[in-house]
Amino acid sequence: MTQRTYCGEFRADHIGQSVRLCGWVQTNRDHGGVVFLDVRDRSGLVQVVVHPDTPEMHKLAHSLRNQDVIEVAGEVVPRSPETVNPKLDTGAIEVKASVIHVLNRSETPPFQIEEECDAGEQHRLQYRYLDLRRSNMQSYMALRHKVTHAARNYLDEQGFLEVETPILNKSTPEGARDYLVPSRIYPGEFYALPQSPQIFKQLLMVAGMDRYYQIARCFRDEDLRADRQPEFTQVDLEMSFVTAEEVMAQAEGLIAAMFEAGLGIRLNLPFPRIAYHEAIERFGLDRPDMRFGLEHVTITELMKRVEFKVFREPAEKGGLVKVLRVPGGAALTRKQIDDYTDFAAIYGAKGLAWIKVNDVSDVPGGLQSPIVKFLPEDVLSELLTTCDAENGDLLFFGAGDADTVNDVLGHLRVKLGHDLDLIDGKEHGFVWVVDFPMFGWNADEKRPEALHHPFTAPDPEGVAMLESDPLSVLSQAYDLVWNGTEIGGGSIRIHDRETQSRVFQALKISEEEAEAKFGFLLEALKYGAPPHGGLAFGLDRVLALMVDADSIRDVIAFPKTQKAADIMCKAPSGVDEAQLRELGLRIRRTQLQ
RNA sequence: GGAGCGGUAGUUCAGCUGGUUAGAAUGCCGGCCUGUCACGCCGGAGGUCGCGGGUUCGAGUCCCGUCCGCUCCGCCA
Repeated sequence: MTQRTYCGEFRADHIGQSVRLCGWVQTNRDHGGVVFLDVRDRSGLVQVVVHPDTPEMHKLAHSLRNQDVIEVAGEVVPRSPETVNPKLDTGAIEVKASVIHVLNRSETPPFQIEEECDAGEQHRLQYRYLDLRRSNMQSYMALRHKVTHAARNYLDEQGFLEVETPILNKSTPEGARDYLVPSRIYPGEFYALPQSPQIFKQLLMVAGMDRYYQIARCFRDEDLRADRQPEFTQVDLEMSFVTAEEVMAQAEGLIAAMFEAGLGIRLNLPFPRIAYHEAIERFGLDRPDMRFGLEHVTITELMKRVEFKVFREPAEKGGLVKVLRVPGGAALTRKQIDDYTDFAAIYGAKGLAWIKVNDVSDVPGGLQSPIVKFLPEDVLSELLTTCDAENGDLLFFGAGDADTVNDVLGHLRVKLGHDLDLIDGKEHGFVWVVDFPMFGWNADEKRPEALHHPFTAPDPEGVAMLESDPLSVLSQAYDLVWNGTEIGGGSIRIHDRETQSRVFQALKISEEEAEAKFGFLLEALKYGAPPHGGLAFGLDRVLALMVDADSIRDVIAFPKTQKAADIMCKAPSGVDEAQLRELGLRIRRTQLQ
């Protein structure tokens, strides 16, 4: 029998060959006896023409329906140019069928299986196997394969070993909520699914593996977002005897290899670096989108001179006052400004003060704003100079505690960047954010908490202040940000027991608690742990951004819904009483209301 | 835990301020057509308006509750 040929592989030099192809019927046009079938397999679409050689064959061809599975043997023929529609991917070649076998009939699919998806998310997920049959989903899965394959190749060439780490782990209720798995052999005890292979990859460094990587599945039982699934995949790596610079360089090579394979793009290396405090000051967020300006201007000092309480109080009481200058923003309508005010409220802003700059040379007459009357002329003039205001600009103000102001104006900046179309789609805004603080302040529990994780090494220059002023200590952590999205992060780790103890102390984690949670890691650090560090990329996010998908669901074969359910399999689900008994578990029905 | 949007034919949606028999497109079924490709033409079937309650002479439409999907805040070391 003729060798099987894939639909998308047909080329002009196949003309005259006999072929066999298998695929799904996409459309069936019976044009008065000649039946035209569009047949699709994973590689593409081809038109099969069935001439009415025998009544039986015509009847069979005529009966074929959407998504029936067929095998066709026939001859590749050219199509007359005037019948070729260049907009369709059925191409200039068709197969003249001599034999058709029906391998399987299909019921009418619940939605159209086409490149452009008109089905709702719910139906796509319920019939995911049909959704995945669509050509763009096929291409997403192919991209995922290509990119992970490139990552493996690159890391293999660089001398990394892929080592698998356990899925059933010890629960460490630090960080995200764990997914728990009850133990049958130890009733009442639980395993936890890994939030990341963090501790194991550090142990692999202690074990002398030197260079480790893993395409690792991670699990976090937290609420979902478009870019957050309960299980997701990291490209995870760790290296011994390295500096942060060396890890970042290796990560850049990896990302470049993934981009070359996935998109055919050569990235310019190295990526720029920005310090965390600078990112916050200029952009308000620790994941700045560097593709456009709209930078923040801090005016805290200036606002100490005004009576206007809304600005003066934060300025004097340790808060922050910032302004975001929007070129041409004076053209915004009152309605649009109100919408931005609502947007700001999402992030905790109590209001959004603004000034329209109609004429910079006329202060205050050339300024249009509800707050101008509260600000003295000299302050207004200095304000306009400080932020380089020009005619037609709009100034948005944020005043309050620093975190809220940065968050509000940070997100507002990103939204304005999109709304005003300031982003050049061709540019790739990669940037490393470095010099993170070791700790943030947990106001609820009144203690410092790790900004990255508690194994992150402090910057050598600040290590002496771990006890005296922990919040001022910087860490050796680094995040890679692409177009305003964090796609990866890592750090140099602590490799000596003493520093680790001091960090735990700073975090107010007691010796006993540390011992109970991470005792095995602390123990391992005693036995000649090499200096080491690493990083992990969020593979799903990288892929989603590569294909400009709205959600990482599109690059995951079988994702969960926002309520962490699989509506196809109907998971999660109840289990037999017998299963529960075996595990020593009883469900408290009163808790399920 | 909170905010918002959505749920009407197999599917994607329309249905204004409550008012007679709930529409369109597409898909599906039947017929016609010898080169179609968003084929075309003719005909047909197809709806517990997510679910429960309330207001009303009357509810797809208003109110309350609830379930499901999506987006966001909190959360995600």
